[in-house]
Amino acid sequence: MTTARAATTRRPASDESDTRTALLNAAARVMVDEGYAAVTYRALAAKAGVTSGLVQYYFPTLDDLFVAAIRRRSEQNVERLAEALRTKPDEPLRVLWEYSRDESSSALTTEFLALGNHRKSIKSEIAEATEQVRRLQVDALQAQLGVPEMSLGPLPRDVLLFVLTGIPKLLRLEAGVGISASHADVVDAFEQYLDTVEPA
Amino acid sequence: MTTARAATTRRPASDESDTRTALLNAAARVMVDEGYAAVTYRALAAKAGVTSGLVQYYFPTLDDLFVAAIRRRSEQNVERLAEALRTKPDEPLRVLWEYSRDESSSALTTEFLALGNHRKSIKSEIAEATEQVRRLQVDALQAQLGVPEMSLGPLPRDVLLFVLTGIPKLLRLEAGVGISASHADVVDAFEQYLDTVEPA
DNA sequence: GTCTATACGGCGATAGAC
DNA sequence: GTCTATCGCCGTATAGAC
Repeated sequence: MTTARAATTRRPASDESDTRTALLNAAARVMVDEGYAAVTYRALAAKAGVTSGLVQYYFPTLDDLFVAAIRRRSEQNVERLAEALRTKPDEPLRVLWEYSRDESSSALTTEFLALGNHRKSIKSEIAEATEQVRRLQVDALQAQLGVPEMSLGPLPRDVLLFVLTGIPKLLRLEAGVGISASHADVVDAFEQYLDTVEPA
Repeated sequence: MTTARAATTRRPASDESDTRTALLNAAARVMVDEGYAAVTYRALAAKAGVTSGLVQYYFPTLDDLFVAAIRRRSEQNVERLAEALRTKPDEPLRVLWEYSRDESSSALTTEFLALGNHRKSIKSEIAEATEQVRRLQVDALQAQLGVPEMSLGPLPRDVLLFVLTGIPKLLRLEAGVGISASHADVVDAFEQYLDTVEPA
């Protein structure tokens, strides 16, 4: 994990260091497997085969590491959503529903939310990431000019968006603590609704 | 915080010790203010004016403390919901909505959820508490025999229950990281729906 | 049953050596 | 850019006073 390179291929910034990327990967894996509390300098160093001092060189505090992890994940999510919307421009509701089901399936999001609850830098990083995704989603719905108000009952568009992307998050939160009652019914009901409003 | 008492008023079990109660109160306050990671034996001992060893006497591990805190809070919540349902037996949907808005307003729930994500004893305690509340809620809706299927659009009753109690949780999760976009619209839409289906 | 004292290894963070 | 040493916290186990 040395950085010695020929001058022509030298990486410009520490943002692209292989060590740094490996550490962020290790952090994500530890968070999913054991929770954010298990993310320690020593644990990441062991997983990446470096010393804990080096981890601290890249991420002076653990908050710095968490913020970097959130930012990287957010960039990946935005790209994935934008790609899905590009692929199926005629059924944005279904794309939003499925994106939320999928994005939600990762335990990472819950860990980040928990982290953000009392740590200012992480809180604002999450807020920014969420708003970026929501802007994409709102734009996608506004592009569907044919339907000024989509209904699950008569709901304003932003409320429908909130429900359609939020319900999967709830399902995951509950599933995370071992609750599954009504989940299949909820998924069925919403997918039936999507079949009605966006028949493929 | 001594336990010397006349024999006639002596508390039967450590569950009702004043020290224990004070420690659970301190733990709840610390969790809301600084997050569960700030709950330490030493911090609780300082807040309650005892030694950290005594905190460990009542709660041998921190998980024991968290489980006790969840159980106590769950008992309070169940009682509050049952009372509200008793008071307004003719509008269970509105009671559920308002209970969820309120229960959700506390940051405690989020902390517990985060804690449960990777700790088995806490996970099952949350699952049990959630299921207890949901049983109460399902019973309340089934008692409303007049409306076999309530609609926000045509949704099965358990799906409506899930949405109506889940949306407030989402609102709180987002508010916790500083996001408020669409929130007022969401609340308005659901309260309009309640006015329609349960006119007071 | 209630409470105190002490000891252990692991932690985040800092300062500074190479 | 990489790594070590050190500091004051932490959870928790244990032994024993009252």
